[in-house]
Amino acid sequence: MDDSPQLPKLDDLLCFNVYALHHSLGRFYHSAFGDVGFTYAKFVALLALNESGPMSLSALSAKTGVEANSLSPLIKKMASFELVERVRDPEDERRIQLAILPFGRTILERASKLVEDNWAQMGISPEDIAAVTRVLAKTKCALDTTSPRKLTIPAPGKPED
Amino acid sequence: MDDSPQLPKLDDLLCFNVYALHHSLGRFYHSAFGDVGFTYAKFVALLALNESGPMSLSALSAKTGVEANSLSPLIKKMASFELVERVRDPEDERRIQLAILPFGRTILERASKLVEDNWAQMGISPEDIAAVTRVLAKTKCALDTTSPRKLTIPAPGKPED
DNA sequence: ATAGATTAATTCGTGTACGAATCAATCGTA
DNA sequence: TACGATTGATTCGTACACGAATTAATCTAT
Repeated sequence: MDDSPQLPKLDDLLCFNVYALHHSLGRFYHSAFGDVGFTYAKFVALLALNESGPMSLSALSAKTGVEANSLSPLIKKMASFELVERVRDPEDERRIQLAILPFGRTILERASKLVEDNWAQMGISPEDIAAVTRVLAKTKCALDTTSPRKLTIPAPGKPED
Repeated sequence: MDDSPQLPKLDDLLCFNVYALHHSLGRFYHSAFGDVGFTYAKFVALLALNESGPMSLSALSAKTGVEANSLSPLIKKMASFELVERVRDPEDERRIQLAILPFGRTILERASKLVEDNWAQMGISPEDIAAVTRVLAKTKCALDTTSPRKLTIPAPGKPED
């Protein structure tokens, strides 16, 4: 009898390829940035702040796709390194306003240059990158607006529901 | 004067789109699997073991792209749930042999069905998925065979090197 | 036969990620 | 004016990820 014919091949799964590439990117950027305590997550936060100007922590969360409770400690650490400035909004004291600092911009520019140089050698065409980026963004939107069905499992030894 | 014209736009970066999609996938699969203590990482491990048959932990690491030191505690936990079996290879006692167990195959089949059903509603065409998957795999290979240049930073207040 | 090199897995420490809960501030309604 | 609802940020606990170090087993060269 067939060996679970309906199960997909790992390498054919979009999710798995994103998952595996994300890990490779993590290792790659840790290798590039790790010696100076910099990370890709910090890079993304700086890029977003530099691109769009000062914004609240929740606006940065929306722009980067990272939950606010992950950004809060990350931004605190970045502030302690003088990469960014974080101040309470006097008009609404619930809100933290964030802005990139000159040192942060220096680090961002150096990191961006390094990333650009490294990627120039990868041999991935701009057309491929643009096409893939579009599908990834579309997929993310679809995911973010869908509530998945939940996995249920039978307890070992019990009849399945 | 221009505002850092050479810096890329966040949304145009392949890396950022992979990063952001990976997080959305994490939330999506946690929502689908989290109530029963299952995760996407476990799903990937089961899929790999089911697809390729019994293998060593380092072979599973190579197949999934996850470092062995992450797999070791993960597989131990999966073994404690009777999803997989882990035994020392009598021919080489450095090596752990892994195999999926019947309960693991049950969970895998249910999870795969659920994932397939959920994804059917995403509206991403099989052609798009195939094309994107190819570029992501190619990018991963390029990354894994490249040593990046390292970021260096000037200390605050010191002249740049 | 032995010792050094290499391999496979494990543990430790650290980083990022998120669901849930909590707290303070603001808003809207009665 | 007061109270409940909502919002924004923070903390906590847990999961996964990886570099480095460690341990045990195997291999290779002398």
